[in-house]
Amino acid sequence: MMMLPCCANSILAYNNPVNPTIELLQKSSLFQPLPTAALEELVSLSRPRAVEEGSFFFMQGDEARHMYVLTQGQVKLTQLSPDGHQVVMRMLVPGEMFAGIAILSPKKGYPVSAEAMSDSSALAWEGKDLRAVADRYPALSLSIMDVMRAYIQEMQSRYRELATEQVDQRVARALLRLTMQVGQKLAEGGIEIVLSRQDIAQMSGTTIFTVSRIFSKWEGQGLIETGRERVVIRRPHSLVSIADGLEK
Amino acid sequence: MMMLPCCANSILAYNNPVNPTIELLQKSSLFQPLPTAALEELVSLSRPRAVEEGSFFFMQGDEARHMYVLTQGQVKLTQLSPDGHQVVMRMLVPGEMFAGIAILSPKKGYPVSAEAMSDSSALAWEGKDLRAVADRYPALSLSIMDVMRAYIQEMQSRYRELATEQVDQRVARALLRLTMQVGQKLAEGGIEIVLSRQDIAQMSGTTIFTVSRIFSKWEGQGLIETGRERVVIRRPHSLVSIADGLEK
DNA sequence: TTTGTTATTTGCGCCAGCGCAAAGACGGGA
DNA sequence: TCCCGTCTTTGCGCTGGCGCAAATAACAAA
Repeated sequence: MMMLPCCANSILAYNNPVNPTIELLQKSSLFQPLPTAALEELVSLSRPRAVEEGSFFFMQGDEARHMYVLTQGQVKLTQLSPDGHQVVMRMLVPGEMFAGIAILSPKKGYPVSAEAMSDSSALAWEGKDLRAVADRYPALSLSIMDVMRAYIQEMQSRYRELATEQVDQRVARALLRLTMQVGQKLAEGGIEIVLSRQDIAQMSGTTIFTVSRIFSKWEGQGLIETGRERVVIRRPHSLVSIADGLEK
Repeated sequence: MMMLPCCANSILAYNNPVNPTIELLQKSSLFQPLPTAALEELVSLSRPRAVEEGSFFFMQGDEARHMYVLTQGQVKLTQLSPDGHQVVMRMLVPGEMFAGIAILSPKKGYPVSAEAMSDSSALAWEGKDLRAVADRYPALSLSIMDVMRAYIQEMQSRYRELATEQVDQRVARALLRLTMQVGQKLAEGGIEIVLSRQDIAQMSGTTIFTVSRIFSKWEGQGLIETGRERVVIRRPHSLVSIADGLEK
């Protein structure tokens, strides 16, 4: 009890390297509605974890012991089917929560793997600590539920799109989502997305070949520029109208 | 404050028609971990709502004011895209929660519509009442999160399947899921599912025509029997091996 | 610079599954 | 019992997009 505020305060007072973390958490929509006391307690209960590019925070099937909030880098959540097919469920950027499932019983394994796309850091919490905080600050549960809600809605939309739309539309949508999530504004204009064709295919339910062909077409039309593991969106507006099925 | 236990007790004491409802809630995995006091309070805060076949508990886009637990009948959650394509997200049977999103701000609309497939009844709660109970009984939040978790996992799997598997597999999986969810054991053996080809197509990301062709094939092999808005599963085991891609 | 590795493109062939249309089956209501 | 609307089946033609294979490009390490 005594340790927690003390530790959190010292972090605030001495402005040590963990301090930016608190700011990040405060900005993160996940913790935004929480009172400062709860936030400090959460920070004190967290353990930082660094994972280098290509390694995993956890693998699909592992016991779901920890919840994370990404503080640095970029993470990809993927699911692998028994027959070896992989799909990308989500890309994460700093401030986002993942593995929220860990607040529940760890009996269930993680349903996805979390791979670092670049050297990444995250804060990790144990399920029991989260439950303890949530007991006293119901807003924490509500926040986590809101993250889950948003994710459910995204998955429902993606499911519907996959079920009813053409490949061009789905690829356009994937690019637009990625623009929001992991897009980098370039000085010379345009938005850069650093991902392989493979990843984009696995996000839109198609193959690397089809993505490549579509990109070639769009590049010819000046819609995008392409490079190795890289796309630059030049005319997002045109992508929107493709996504909406207005043109092709 | 006084009203609540009183009202709940009277329900228990007089054994009026609402009583079986409490039993249903207790059995429902949603409320199972809650203390009896919380359960009674929840019952007292709930309002029953009946919806006849073909009508809707709510439509996609409506303000998400209520959470429901189905007490009778069968409900279909669907999502409609701007261009008029519909997909079926889920079938619900008594004891299941839906629209859990309502515990959060009602600003967001429901992302799906909830249509009664047969005359149905449900208990409804207002978001603010749920939040009030959840403040005092954190287990309620955890329960709702667990329902959301299960749903997320189902959607992730279905997404992966849709992205990577053949139509036969997906239809087999849809039938197996439906067997669990809404299947009725028949006296003469077999499990009956009462749904149109259309519904099954919209659950497996294909067309009514393809479902019809697949059903004809399987009926020829003695796997299933078909009828108007009806399928009887004769050899679930064979469906499993089709779903797993072992045979076709 | 060279060499090896990995990512990407593109031609080519093919087929799973879509979509239409017409016919047939079923069931409810009068 | 008949009629009508809805659901289902099936033949037919077609094409979107898959999958292979080979060529090419981009990067990394030595």
